[in-house]
Amino acid sequence: MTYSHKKIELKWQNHWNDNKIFAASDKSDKPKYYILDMFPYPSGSGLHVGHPLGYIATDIIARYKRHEGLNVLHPMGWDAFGLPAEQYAIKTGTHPSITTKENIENFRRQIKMLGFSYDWDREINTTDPEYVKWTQWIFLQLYNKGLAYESEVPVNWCPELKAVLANEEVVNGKSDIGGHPVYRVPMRQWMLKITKYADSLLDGLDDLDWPNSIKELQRNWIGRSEGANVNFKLPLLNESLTVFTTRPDTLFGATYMVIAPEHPLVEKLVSNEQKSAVKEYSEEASKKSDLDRTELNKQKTGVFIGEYAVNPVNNKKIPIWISDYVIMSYGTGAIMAVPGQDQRDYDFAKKFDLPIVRTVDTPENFEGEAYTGNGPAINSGFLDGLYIDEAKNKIIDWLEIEEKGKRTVHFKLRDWLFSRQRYWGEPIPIIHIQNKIKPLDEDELPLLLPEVEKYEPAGTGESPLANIKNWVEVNDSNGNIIGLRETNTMPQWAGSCWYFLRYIDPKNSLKPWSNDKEKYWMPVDLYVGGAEHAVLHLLYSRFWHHVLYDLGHVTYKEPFKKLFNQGMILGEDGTKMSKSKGNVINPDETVDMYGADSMRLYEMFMGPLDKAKPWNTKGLQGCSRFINKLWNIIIDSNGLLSHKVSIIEADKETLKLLHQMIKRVTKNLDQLHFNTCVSEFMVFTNHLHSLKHININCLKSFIVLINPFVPHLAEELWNSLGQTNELSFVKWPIVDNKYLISDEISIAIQINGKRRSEILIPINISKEEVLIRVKSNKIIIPYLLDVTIIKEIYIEGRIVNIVVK
RNA sequence: GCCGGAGUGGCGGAAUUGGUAGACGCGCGCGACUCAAACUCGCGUAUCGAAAGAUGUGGGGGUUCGAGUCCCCCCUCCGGCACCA
Repeated sequence: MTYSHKKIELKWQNHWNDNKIFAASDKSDKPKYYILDMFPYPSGSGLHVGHPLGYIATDIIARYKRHEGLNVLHPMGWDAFGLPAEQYAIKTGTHPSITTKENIENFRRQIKMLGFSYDWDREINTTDPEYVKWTQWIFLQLYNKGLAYESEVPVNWCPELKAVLANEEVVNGKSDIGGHPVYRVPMRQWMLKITKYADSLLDGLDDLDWPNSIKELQRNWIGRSEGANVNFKLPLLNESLTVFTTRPDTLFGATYMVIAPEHPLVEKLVSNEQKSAVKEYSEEASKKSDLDRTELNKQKTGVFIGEYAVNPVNNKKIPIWISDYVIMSYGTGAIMAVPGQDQRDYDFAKKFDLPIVRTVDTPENFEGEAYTGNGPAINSGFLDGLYIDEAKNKIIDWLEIEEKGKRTVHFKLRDWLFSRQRYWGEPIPIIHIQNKIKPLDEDELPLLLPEVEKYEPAGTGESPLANIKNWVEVNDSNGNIIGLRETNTMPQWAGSCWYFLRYIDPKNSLKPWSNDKEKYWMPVDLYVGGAEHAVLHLLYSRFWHHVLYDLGHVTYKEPFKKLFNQGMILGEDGTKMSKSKGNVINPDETVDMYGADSMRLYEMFMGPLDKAKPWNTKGLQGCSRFINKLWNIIIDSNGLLSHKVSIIEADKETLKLLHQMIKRVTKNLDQLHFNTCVSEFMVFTNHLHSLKHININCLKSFIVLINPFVPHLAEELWNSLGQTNELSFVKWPIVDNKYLISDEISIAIQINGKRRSEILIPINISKEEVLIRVKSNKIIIPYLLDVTIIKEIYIEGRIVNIVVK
């Protein structure tokens, strides 16, 4: 009888659902296993087949861990604040909460149809008032610890989106979403002091079981660099110009200085003759978007400001220039230029004919311009002869003694711009009372969004909330206005910064989570999601978690012990799936036609989880064939258990293959190598197909092995065998090595490393005996005539290599 | 430019971590079933060659009895960062 995926899949999904098979117990003697998916933003277009790839993988591991006897927490929820719902609201007037609700329902339906073993009682939604309450509560913890502050900062203003974007949301001077131009405009914003945690975030990476690439990405993003701040006296002003340098050893070669056009000292230092030139240049620079600044990086530009600074090591007066190759937001916004040792400075010096002094001796054959390699110091007074590291230490010591500078560490990481001028986000729980800031009390939370008529932000860049007078104005009991609410909302990252903590105690109305439960479930044992969140979500949530750790709200510093990034599923044409290309594969159709199990199996079979790979419907059909084949081996044409299945003992070969499969599948699952597990199932199924009798115990073990991958099929087969115990908790089969050993083994014979033949030998015979057999092998004999044997190598059970001359 | 990763049949990909390269699936070819097709089943399928054999894991060198795997140089592709001082 053909396998009816529709009927069978629905049947078992109902069984799991109705009996709450996958509810995680907060009180259990079993060891815990917390396996987490990056929860989705429920978009209007629903899932395509690439989205659930990671969910399939985690579901397989979740089910596998249950078979291994662990108490598994495997939750799902919705990251439901976000721009698309708001854009839609602007266009149609539909409240984002309505769109969001519809989208969530569609996503939930799609995810459920794949038969995942989530504990749906723990489902969360970041827009839920109960959830918003605790997101705001965490914000207040940050605020009270001095990690949230207001600042007038040049922000990335995108007129098209009418929103201010975080640096991370701007790519090459354009908005990450939509690709619209972005400009620098000063605006009052809320910032989070993530820079205070730079070292903590950097150090925490070391012990994490994360892909190396992601750790490196985060390290680069944090961008720690060691060096010194050096003070250059300004004769004009009786103050100093401080620069940050990682090469204080080259100080004798600093022949000029460059400061950012926005640097506050520009105005004080500029000479009368240069005033107009400097002003013109500064204005040009401020108009440039980040895109322009990077595009123009080929030619150096700049203007002399007409004033000098004094090099602290030799008291020489050196000119100060402004140039946009120095940016205000890194270091001190000023550099000492060492053209002999820095290519950028070299280019600038050449262009404007400034002096170049080498301070590191170049190798004999050196032909380049600036020399950045190591070598003994020259032209550097008391540093001469020292190599870079020694020279650095010596000069820093000298600077510190002379009080002309000090050892300093700088980070690329900047504070996190945390406010958005948007409606559909968590309101920031702050009241402004006459230039003072008053955070809400905990019992005033959640501060919910008011109803608005227009979702369009005010043209000034203020959030639409600014127009809702009776929400913005906070009155006392007499109706007097005592303050104004903050109208900025939080960015979408806020909700995802801590959702994994809420899953462990999703219904707690007194606290965001109970400490006992947090201690039991955290940290997340395995976190699977796309690599696109490498620096944003993963850095932000680590930051919040570090803060919560310092405040004593969580037990472990790092939230995600092991991280894995699934790759992308490309369209059949090998390019990224997109509506515009028309190569999107819809999971609804796929599941309807082939069933959830086929789709699960195929996505795992396609290739390594972390690689990008193209979809191929033929490949999916192959997996569907496999499921039918296995079904037809076990179930006869009347829909009954095949007469082949019996208690007749399995032959040696079958037992060997079975245990080999158990061994390999277990190992491969531990390494998240799902594709090779599927191969193993196919090999074993091909073997079953050739058998006259199938031992029921072997079959039972096999069904447990395939259950994580194709749970509906497995449940139905399990049921067909007359099993009444809950398959999901049946013990994972154990390898018995005695079945893996056969009496005979095939080994290869090489002559001079070239494979010439192979022979079957009894296991455990000596090297001498093997060689006797090898040398009497018909194919080998001719190779040994008229030659001298130099060496005979025997690797037990693998290979014989005879080296001849 | 810098950081990270990858290059294996017609395609997706395996390879016990230095030991028989190409498992498994797709595709393709031949055959069986069928009036026919689909499904299903059987056999075959790295390349060249009639065969013996030779060649073969991006290219070039090296270490080794033996290299897809280790070392050096180079090329290509993907991801990230990019005047970060």
